[in-house]
Amino acid sequence: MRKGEETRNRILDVAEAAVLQKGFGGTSIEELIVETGITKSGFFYHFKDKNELAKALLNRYIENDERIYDEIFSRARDLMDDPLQSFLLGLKLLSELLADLPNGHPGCLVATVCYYERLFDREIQETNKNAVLAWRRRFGRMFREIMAVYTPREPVDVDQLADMVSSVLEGGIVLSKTLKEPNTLAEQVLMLRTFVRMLFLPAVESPLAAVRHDQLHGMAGSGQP
Amino acid sequence: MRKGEETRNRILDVAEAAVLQKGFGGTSIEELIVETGITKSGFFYHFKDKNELAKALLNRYIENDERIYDEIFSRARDLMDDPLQSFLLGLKLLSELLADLPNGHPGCLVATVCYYERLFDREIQETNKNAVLAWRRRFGRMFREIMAVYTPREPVDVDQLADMVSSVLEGGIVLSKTLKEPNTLAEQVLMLRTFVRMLFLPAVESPLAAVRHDQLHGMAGSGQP
DNA sequence: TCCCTCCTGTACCCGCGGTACAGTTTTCAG
DNA sequence: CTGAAAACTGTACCGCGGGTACAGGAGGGA
Repeated sequence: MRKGEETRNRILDVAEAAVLQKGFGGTSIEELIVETGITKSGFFYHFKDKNELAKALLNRYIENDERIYDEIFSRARDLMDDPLQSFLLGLKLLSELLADLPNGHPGCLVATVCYYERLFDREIQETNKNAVLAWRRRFGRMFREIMAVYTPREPVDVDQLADMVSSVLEGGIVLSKTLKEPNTLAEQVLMLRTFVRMLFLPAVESPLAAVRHDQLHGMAGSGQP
Repeated sequence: MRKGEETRNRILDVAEAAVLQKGFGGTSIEELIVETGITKSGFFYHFKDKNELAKALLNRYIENDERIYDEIFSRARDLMDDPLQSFLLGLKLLSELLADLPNGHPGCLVATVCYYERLFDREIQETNKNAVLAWRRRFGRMFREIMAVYTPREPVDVDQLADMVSSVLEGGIVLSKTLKEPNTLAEQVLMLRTFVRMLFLPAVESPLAAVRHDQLHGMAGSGQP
């Protein structure tokens, strides 16, 4: 019972790394069992086919992803009471986390599935769609809190603004992976941060705003020591 | 000679659509020859293996991609003399073009290759990397022209700003495809436009700026009739 | 006429996904 | 300690798809 879970997770670990590098079609079950140190029969004991492996992989990935966002933004919420400052800090923390990944971001399974859609069943595509919608709700909620306090400089749709966060992350991953420049993703997140800050913070004029600006600029610079 | 080129292009057309839907690993040569109405031998006459197909596919895709950007932004350049206004118009034209795609954006081959890297040779990965660098140079050049006239409200790195365009496009495609919402990609491009406008245009105060604001807002709404 | 391009047809190899099923070891509850 | 369920191993087999090898044929231009 306990042992089974552990083996299953080991398979998922190996499979996730392989799938993010080579896609689902490019990952053979053969190589998974070799690297996991299990037999073919053992593999099919845990997953009845590749589709079920994909399902488990995606669900685990999404859960983990959500957990990370929960942690980062709740930590930011604890440190800053203002919703805008808290969100900006969250983006800063996120960019630092991404910059600290030793080999860069390994890739997003949601994107992998997106570019593989036709080979999986409706359920997986639905799961994937829901993951993106969850991002939209998550960041949308944050932007609504911000907008309860701040008026955006330009009229923007909250959902579209929330999607912008997901876009920059997904796109930044693609750029970072393709260029093999781990920093690019972190920089893009900071660029997004600049966007959000500009959108909600008034033109730098008041002493308070000036202080805030220096403070944030200083933080942004401390990303890559 | 002429006939061979035509068949080759037909194969590439079929292959591109299939690969964007199912990835390289998920696309069988069998289905390509069936849909193209050619035999297996015929296929291997044109491409000695799948890697060479991928190479041809990617090169063709990138050329076409570059051509589209050339057209859009040179058209915008003809209509507007100011580099900023020209760039903003270009983004508007791009978002309209994307919104008019009947089934939404089919996907970007650069991203497909990025999520499939390990299965191709160095050359393809290099080509892919160069495509992203070309985007960086293209948009970087535009932003440099803009910065020769306008001072950004916040200090930004030109390359990172240029990458932001690529990020939002790549990320927007992933979101759009996953959600099966064709509009999402176009909206993200307009969101990026808002970012660029805010970054370079002074706070709305002058009558000119006010007019411009209304005008742009009206245009943004006309995207999906 | 001859050669070159552009294919078709046939036959075959192998790796991989997947099935089937019998047997073995490990784990843990009673 | 025992027994049953869980967690595997081993073996054998199927079909599909990528890829190779090669022989040959249609059509067109020099």
